[in-house]
Amino acid sequence: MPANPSKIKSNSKVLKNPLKGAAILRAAQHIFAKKGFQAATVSDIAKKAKVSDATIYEYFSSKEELLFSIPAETIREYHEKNREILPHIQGAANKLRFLIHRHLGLYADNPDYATVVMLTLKGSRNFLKTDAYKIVQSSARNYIQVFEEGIQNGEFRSDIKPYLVRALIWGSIEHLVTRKSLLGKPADLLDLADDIYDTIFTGIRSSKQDTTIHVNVNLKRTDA
Amino acid sequence: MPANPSKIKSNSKVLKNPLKGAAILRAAQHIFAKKGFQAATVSDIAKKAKVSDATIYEYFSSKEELLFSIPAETIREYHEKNREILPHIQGAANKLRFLIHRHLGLYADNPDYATVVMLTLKGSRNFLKTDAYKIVQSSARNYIQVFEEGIQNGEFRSDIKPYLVRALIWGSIEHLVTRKSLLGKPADLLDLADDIYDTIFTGIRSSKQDTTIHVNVNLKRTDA
Amino acid sequence: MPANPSKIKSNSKVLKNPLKGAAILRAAQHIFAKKGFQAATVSDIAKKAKVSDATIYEYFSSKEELLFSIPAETIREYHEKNREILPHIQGAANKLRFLIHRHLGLYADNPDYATVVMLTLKGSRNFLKTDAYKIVQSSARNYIQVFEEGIQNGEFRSDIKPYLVRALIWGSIEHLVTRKSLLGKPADLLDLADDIYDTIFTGIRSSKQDTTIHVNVNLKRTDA
Amino acid sequence: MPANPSKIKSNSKVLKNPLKGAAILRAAQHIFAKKGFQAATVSDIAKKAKVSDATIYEYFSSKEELLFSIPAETIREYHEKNREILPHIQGAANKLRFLIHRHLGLYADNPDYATVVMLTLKGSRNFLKTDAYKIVQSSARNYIQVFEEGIQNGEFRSDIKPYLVRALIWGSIEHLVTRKSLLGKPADLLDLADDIYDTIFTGIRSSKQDTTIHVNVNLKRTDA
DNA sequence: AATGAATGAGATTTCATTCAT
DNA sequence: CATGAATGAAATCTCATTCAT
Repeated sequence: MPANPSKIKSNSKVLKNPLKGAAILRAAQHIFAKKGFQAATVSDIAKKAKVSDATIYEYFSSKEELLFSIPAETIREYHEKNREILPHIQGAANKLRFLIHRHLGLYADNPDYATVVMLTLKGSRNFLKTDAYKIVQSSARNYIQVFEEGIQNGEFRSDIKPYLVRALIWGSIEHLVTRKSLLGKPADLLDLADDIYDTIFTGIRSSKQDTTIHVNVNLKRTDA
Repeated sequence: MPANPSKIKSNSKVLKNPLKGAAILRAAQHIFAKKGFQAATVSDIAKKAKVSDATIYEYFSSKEELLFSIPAETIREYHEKNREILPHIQGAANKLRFLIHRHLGLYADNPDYATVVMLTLKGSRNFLKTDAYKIVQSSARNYIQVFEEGIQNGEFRSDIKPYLVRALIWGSIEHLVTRKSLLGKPADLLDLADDIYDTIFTGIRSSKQDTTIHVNVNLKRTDA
Repeated sequence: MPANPSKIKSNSKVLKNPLKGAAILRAAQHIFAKKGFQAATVSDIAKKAKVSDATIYEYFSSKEELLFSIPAETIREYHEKNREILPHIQGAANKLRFLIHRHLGLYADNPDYATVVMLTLKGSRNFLKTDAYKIVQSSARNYIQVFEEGIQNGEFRSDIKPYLVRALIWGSIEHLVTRKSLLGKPADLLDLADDIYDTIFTGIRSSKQDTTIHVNVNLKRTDA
Repeated sequence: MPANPSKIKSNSKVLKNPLKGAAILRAAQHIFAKKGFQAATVSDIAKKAKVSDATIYEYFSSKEELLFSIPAETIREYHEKNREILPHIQGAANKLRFLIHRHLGLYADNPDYATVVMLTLKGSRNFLKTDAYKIVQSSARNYIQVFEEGIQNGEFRSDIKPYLVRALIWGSIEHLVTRKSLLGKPADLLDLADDIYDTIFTGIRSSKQDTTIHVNVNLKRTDA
């Protein structure tokens, strides 16, 4: 994948040496995570990527574009994989659990990425104009679709507010990831995925199902 | 109230003209909200506050200290009022509703403040070293206390995870406020307070209020 | 004596409180010696003198005038005492010894003063326009007069070059005082006065006088 | 020769374009001589050197480093040439005359250099930490060695104090060069070299060279 | 394609100095 | 007389960015 899918003044000569482009992005992610956008210098990144400053401008038209290019690839892969797998998961509740795991896992697995996104990109107005942000939005729609599916098939209560519930999930994930970036706690982010799911699910499941399931489960257990 | 309660290298000559200090802070809040920290210049702020650039440095030792001084007063007042009122509210659920309203209201009522906090301060590592941040932490403890109260008096389920639930609330509020700052939507943030409360409450209230369903759950336990 | 006899834009309201003026000067001398002119701030001096910044400007019209006022009093006293005593000293050689002792003693006794003069004033073009500098020049003439007296009365060789010899003395004294200011060595500057005198005297005394000493030496040698 | 041999935080990227580095140094020497260190601005120097302000910082890490880099090259060449020639000069007296000529000549030939050294560098404490200053110290040792040689081979009296005599020479040279820088007099500095030498030599030469006269004198005195 | 070298463009910050009280 | 408060006026230095090679 090309290094630079960003919107803002994209380089015409996009392809070049994709490996070098990726190396620069990796270096940038690391440096931005460590120092923040302003404190990081293009030279820092160039040194880390073992290229010259000028070379960075062969691949990215500006320092900001370099920043905005960081999530592009990651987000795209993330989103595609979600799109691919979701249809194979049965039930809205299971889909929701999957989404939460994936969402939190994305950050848990890429701490530098998480730090850049939470501490730098989230505060950037220009990022909203980015292609990467469009994918973020698509991704957000997945949640809504799952909620709608759950409501329709009776897994979720009909009176839940999808946008609100998504805000709860999304917000709590970002809250926790931000804490992790800033304070280093908790040690294992991914552990929280089930807690989030459970708490949310308790709040949104429809009463009927709730009962049934539990009854079933209890019975099974009792049998065993 | 003094202009500068911040930690990092506070000016000894704090008081001077508190009104001018406050005017500078107000101007800074406005400018930072509009342009962000980096793009805002000290001159911008000085012009808006109708003082000279140098005067700003009589009140705040650096541009960053000026930034960190913005939440100090607001947060302190907010926290004190919470502390004052909370004891007079009956029941954990009512207290929680109050906290959420206050929390979201803080941002809804001060859009510039909200923007500075969400887009700039949240991403700043140095802000964590600030006195203002200490108050934020105190404030966060209020939530936990309310959850514990609710668990003890049976209003909330005993298996809820206070830190997680707080993350859901806190995270969703910040998520929504950030959206408002960046996208301008929704028109009225405060409307969401009850939605958040209701959704959360549904998820955490104790079964008694829920009767039927939870009976089953209790049975599970009894079986085991 | 008033605090400010300097040329450059002297304050009309000279007298005021001479004690405070002197305190300011003393503080300035100390601070300038410690930090140098540029690094020293008017605030530093004000703090040390226990007055406000503004008060300093009641006594001295500028930071530079304050600097130039430092030597004024000291030099004047020094010069007057020289003028007073010199006539009572017999012989040019004795007078010369006296001048050298006084000259070196001036700095040895006032290390801060020495430091300010050697490290700061000597490099200042504007100092040359100062009244204090005029006294320095007068003082320099003393040397010339002594040499002339010595030449005339046969104590010194008639082919010595007064200006050159003065340069040797003056230069060596300043060289040594500067070293003391910068490197702290030697421990006791005043010890060197006789060495300077002896060495110079050996070079400039007239042959007649020269003899005595050498007789002794020769004899000793012969004996040995 | 590289532009930057100074100690204090030397630029790693030293070489670049040595000619440009030298041009900057030349410009700096000129401007510093004309205006003094503080009054001279980096822009002044950049303009004179026909480079941008920023380019100066590519070659020198700070304005002060630029100042301290001025003597480096000059001093090094001066010292090396001395070291090279001294061994080929017969006798301590001749060597001393050579050193004095060279020493005074160094300043006489480079008026800007002289002014910078005398008015600015001599008062700078930080200059003492410089590599260039180390060479100055080496150079100072040459004098001592010459005196020791002269004492040993009988050219100079055995009771002279090398460090004192050096102070006389060094001090008088700097005194005279400083006067030249500040007052413009005398027209030709180098003329004074022989005067200094003669006067010093008269004071330090051994009596043997003086013999005859002294013998006569001795006899007279003995008679008396 | 890669880069060494050069620079344009400012912004923060510092202080000496002023002046009304 | 003393000073608290305010500010005008710069200057250093930093970097992102460009461009010729």
